[in-house]
Amino acid sequence: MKIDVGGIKKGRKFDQVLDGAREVFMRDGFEGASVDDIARAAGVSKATLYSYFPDKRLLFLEVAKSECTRQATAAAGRMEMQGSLSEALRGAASELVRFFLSDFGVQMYRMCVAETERFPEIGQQFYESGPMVARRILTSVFAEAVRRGEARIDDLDTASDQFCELCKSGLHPRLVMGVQTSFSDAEIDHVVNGAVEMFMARYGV
Amino acid sequence: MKIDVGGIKKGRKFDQVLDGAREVFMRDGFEGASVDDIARAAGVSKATLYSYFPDKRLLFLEVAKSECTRQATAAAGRMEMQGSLSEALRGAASELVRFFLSDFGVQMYRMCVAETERFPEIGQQFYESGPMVARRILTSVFAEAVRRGEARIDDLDTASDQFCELCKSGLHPRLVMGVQTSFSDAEIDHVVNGAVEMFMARYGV
DNA sequence: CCGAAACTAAACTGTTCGGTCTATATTTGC
DNA sequence: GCAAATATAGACCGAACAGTTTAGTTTCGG
Repeated sequence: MKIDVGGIKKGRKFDQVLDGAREVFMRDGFEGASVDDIARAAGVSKATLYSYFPDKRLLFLEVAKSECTRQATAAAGRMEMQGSLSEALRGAASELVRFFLSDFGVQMYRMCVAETERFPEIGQQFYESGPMVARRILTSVFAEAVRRGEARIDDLDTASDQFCELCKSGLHPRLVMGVQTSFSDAEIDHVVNGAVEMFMARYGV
Repeated sequence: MKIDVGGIKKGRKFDQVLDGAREVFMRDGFEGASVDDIARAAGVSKATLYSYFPDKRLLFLEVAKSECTRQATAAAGRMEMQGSLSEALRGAASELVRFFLSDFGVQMYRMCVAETERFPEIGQQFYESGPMVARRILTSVFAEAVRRGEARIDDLDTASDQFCELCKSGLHPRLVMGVQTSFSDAEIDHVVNGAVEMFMARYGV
């Protein structure tokens, strides 16, 4: 039995299990995914799966955690923080909107919203590795802008919550409610522009 | 067999069934609710229930529809549309925030988000009888304000989407992700103020 | 090349649940 | 007061599914 760097027991098929689980959970959600399906998708027997994870819930939590941090750090890396405030805002808004409308973003959101009641850790973990990461990045951008005299912001946390929410406006609700399923670049730009203009009108100097 | 005004077949226990279904669906969600539970809560036999509704899905849809329109018209009735723009906005924001954070609002939202993929009508119906109603009310308020020269708004729909989203900022995500489960009046007022100020900064004259 | 650890397929258990059916009882209209 | 409509309890069916067990096979370090 090998021990990986993180101290978690691993056999040869550990990553296969995680990959298969991700595929099926992301496709079918938590309740919709059957353990047999996951084992099949992973190319692994059910017994092997259960040798790694004590139950379905924990497996799901592991998938959600690894995937969220992966996505969050990738998105964070794409954000540029140099340039004027409004340029930085444009970039951030564009990144945020596209994330909210991405397959991953909406699927994960769906699962968290659905399962948080019966399974509170999942929502809290998502919040921590998603919205909270965005908030930290945005507040630091805002703080810098304030320092340079480009903006006047009394409450940085509120400002970044507002900015995130503005990046959802219209499109995200329509997507999660199944009213609209695909979005043109023009629609996305419209939301991005709206968010930046509104933010600058309120907090810009 | 009586025929009610809407043309739907009714027996004596129709309303009981709907009430029981509402109670259980709102408590346990769609997947979580069992038909046996609903029949028990309704004080009705399963056979009777199935004589009114062909399956669980349709029963759920009926409950969602009736309840959404009930709530939407109630909330709409509480909104005052006279007074200055910022007064009207305050009232609307307060109503919206409280709805987003209400038991009904969050439970319904959860169910719709969770079930929209496997069951698209539910999300579309919720959107139509919830967000869409709010949008119609807000656009008419905004149009009036523009007419009176209190605001300059090029795109009324976008503006009302933005306003709705601002009313969720911070609190709603934290609630649906289980990070925070109750909110003080101060927190609510803070969001209401933030939304109104931001909106006025962007669109006020 | 041996033996322990890892893995496998598949049967099995126990439970939950949506939906049907039957045989009986109550209500209602006429 | 009688027949048709409506309701009842609860047994029943079949499917799905989480998780376990078993009995045998593969892999690999030493």
